[in-house]
Amino acid sequence: MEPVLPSRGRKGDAVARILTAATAVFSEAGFGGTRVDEIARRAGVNKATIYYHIGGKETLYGEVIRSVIGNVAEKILAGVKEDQPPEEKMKTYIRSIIMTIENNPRMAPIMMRELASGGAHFPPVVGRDIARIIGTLTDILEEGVKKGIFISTVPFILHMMVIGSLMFYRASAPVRAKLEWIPEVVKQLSAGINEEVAGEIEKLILRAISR
Amino acid sequence: MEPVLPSRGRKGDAVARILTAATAVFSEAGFGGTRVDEIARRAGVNKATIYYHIGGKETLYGEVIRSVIGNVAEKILAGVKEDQPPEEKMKTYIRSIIMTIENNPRMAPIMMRELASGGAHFPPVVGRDIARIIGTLTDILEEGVKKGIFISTVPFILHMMVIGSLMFYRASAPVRAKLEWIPEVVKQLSAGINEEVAGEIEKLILRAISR
DNA sequence: ATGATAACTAACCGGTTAGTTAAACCGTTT
DNA sequence: AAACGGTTTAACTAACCGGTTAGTTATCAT
Repeated sequence: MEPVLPSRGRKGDAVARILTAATAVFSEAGFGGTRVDEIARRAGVNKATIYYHIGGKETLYGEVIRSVIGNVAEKILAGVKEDQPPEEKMKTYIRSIIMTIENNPRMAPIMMRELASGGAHFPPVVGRDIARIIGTLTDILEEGVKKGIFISTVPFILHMMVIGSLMFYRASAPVRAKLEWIPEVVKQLSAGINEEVAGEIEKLILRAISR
Repeated sequence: MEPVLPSRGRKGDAVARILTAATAVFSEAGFGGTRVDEIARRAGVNKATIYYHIGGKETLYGEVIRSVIGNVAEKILAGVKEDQPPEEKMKTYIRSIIMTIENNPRMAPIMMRELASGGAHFPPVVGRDIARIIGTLTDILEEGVKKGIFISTVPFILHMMVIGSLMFYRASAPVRAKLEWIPEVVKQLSAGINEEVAGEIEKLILRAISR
């Protein structure tokens, strides 16, 4: 019994286009502000096609959440090699989070809104991901403490510090660009997390925990 | 949905009740997810009363934003006295932000959602507030650098670090409590920013910038 | 070709929601 | 006590929006 070929799609995969459009609209307007018709319009697809392939608005949102903040632990922890010194592991952890956020510009707004609503739509995998990341961070810190190069601190607070700094920096870009009265120096900061910003945050975090 | 008693005391506080209810609903559900009828129900007021006193949903939201994140600079910078050493000023700045967030539990979700949507509803005063805060922070840092106790860094990034850490910590409380798989140690952290957490963040930030 | 099936669409449906209206309410003034 | 005006309300409406349906088109196996 060979698997059924799903490649029956004619003009490009509708499901992929729907998910892309949905990710964009949800990240811009939030769940409540999103209109299914708008997603259909941007995907170039009839609204009924969304219901045919995926399901209702809620299901669609769940899929978007899963694709955007599901299985992030894998990506973030992939680079942390066992034979590195803790300081290097720490740098890798920070840089991996930066890469994840930069490769996924839709992630910051979605994550922030989800957090604001108490993670009402977080799939189970998110909990496990957080657990894995905190676990690894705890190991790195412990190893550093044992080797006398890190101070002892609360891993979760440090994690919130890294994630929070980066997401707030990233998400504040449109505000920085738009608002009057903002100092010129601030306006000139890059929208994305470029090497200068990344290096600065990495430096500050490492200084915070280094002996 | 339990019925809300009319609480027909004095009529003057209708506006206050409306604003309180609106702040709650907007912070829980976001702009798109908020129903004006729900605000009216919680305020114990007929919907038309909202339109009579304040105006439409958009105007009401604007008022909420203004009351929640308008004129925060005053509160945050009030304690920073000119005759303190820069390290003390820095501590005051951090503690003031913590107090502001803790005294307004609705602030974190609203702020995060606003940031997620590019600050579409930020009133002009927010820009000026940010400018004032960044300005003062820049002064504190410069003074510290001059006295040889702080390293040179980008004030805005540091500000994002403080705000981001605190807001993420605060906003993640419901998620921490709810999700499975989250380490027990993390679950036991207090929902609010208590003295232990505040002290830890203050310590980390000061370590990050101290020579 | 032909029938079966998957993919897609235009048009529609009914509950919901922001916003309106006209009348009622009530303390104050005359 | 009647007129008055700011305030509140029940009832209403028009538009919106998530979801459905009936029907069409494309693809494939035989």
